[in-house]
Amino acid sequence: MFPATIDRSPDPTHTGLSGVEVGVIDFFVSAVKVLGMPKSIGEIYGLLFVSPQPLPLDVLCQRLSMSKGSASQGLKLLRAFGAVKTVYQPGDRRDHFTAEIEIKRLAAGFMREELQPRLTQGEERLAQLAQLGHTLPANAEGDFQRERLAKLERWSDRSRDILPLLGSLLD
Amino acid sequence: MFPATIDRSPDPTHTGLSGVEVGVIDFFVSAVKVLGMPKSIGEIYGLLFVSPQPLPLDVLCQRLSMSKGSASQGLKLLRAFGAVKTVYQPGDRRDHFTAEIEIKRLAAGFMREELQPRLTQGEERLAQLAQLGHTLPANAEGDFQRERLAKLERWSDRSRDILPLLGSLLD
DNA sequence: TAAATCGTTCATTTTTTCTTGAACAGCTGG
DNA sequence: CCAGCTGTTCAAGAAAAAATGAACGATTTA
Repeated sequence: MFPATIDRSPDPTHTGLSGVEVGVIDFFVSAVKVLGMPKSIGEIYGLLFVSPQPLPLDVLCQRLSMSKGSASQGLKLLRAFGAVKTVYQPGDRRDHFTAEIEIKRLAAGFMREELQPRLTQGEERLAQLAQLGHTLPANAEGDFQRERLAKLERWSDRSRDILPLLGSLLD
Repeated sequence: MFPATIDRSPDPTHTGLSGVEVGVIDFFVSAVKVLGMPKSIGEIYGLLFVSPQPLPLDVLCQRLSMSKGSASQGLKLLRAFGAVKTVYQPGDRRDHFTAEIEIKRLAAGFMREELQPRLTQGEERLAQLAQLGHTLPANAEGDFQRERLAKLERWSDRSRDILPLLGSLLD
């Protein structure tokens, strides 16, 4: 998972990782897994989170022993979430990245990129289902299933209302 | 080769699935994927959700074309969540299952079985990290990292407070 | 009590997801 | 321009997760 060597040196340009760095990365790897994201995302965000300076792509690859492809894709996703910002470094062609640490923004990005699209997709499915519901026979099973479809729509409406409320909880 | 057969018969003992059944199952399969659970869980819950009668294990296997092992494990997990109840059917040796449809209970089960354990694990990791934090050097990088560790703990405390609030939103 | 039924477990296989690395397009400074 | 960086993409490979099905213990019933 991480390189076997744990380098306790404070030098930020070293290739190994200090104990604190490993610990923080480890923490974020578990956290992003809860959210259903790949480990590499947690590794990148974790390292940026403990790093005082913005880091460029190739440094992330070296220090995390990760391929350029993974790091590039991971950063792309993290930027889409607004979890990582690009910082201009004078005299360096490479893009440098820092972690966004306002939890409210992180949550907003996650809701916007992951939750909302799925919710919308679910609503579309339900709309189609409602059509089918009208074709159900007028017997006990038909009535039961129509009632269940109605319940599904109430759940869906409820979720739509709760998401924004969640955001306001994070102030 | 052949598309899955969609049987529009209302007969609840048939082996195929009606259009509405397929739609509802489909809905729940996507829903459980958002929560990071296997498809089989969504299939089982979905079918129980649209079924007026409690269904036994072997009927679930037949109608969902699913192995006995998957169905058994899926039901085990769903029962742990409190998402499925066992119902006694006179004159039938088999256990029969129905879907719990109170969203509040579903959410409570999910929080108890999935979220809380991970939160606790995260808190333990943080506690260990805090130890390491004390060994950091008294320079700029050390100060920065100590501050970040402190921020992580504030996030962790916050989550601990927010989870129960979430439950109360669902009344 | 033997045979049949029921449900669980777990090693194996299958499927899905993630990572890699090489090819490529765009810049940038020389 | 062009030679070398920089970052992206994507097909192929590796790793992780889920499904299968056979073996088993427990329970029933004939």
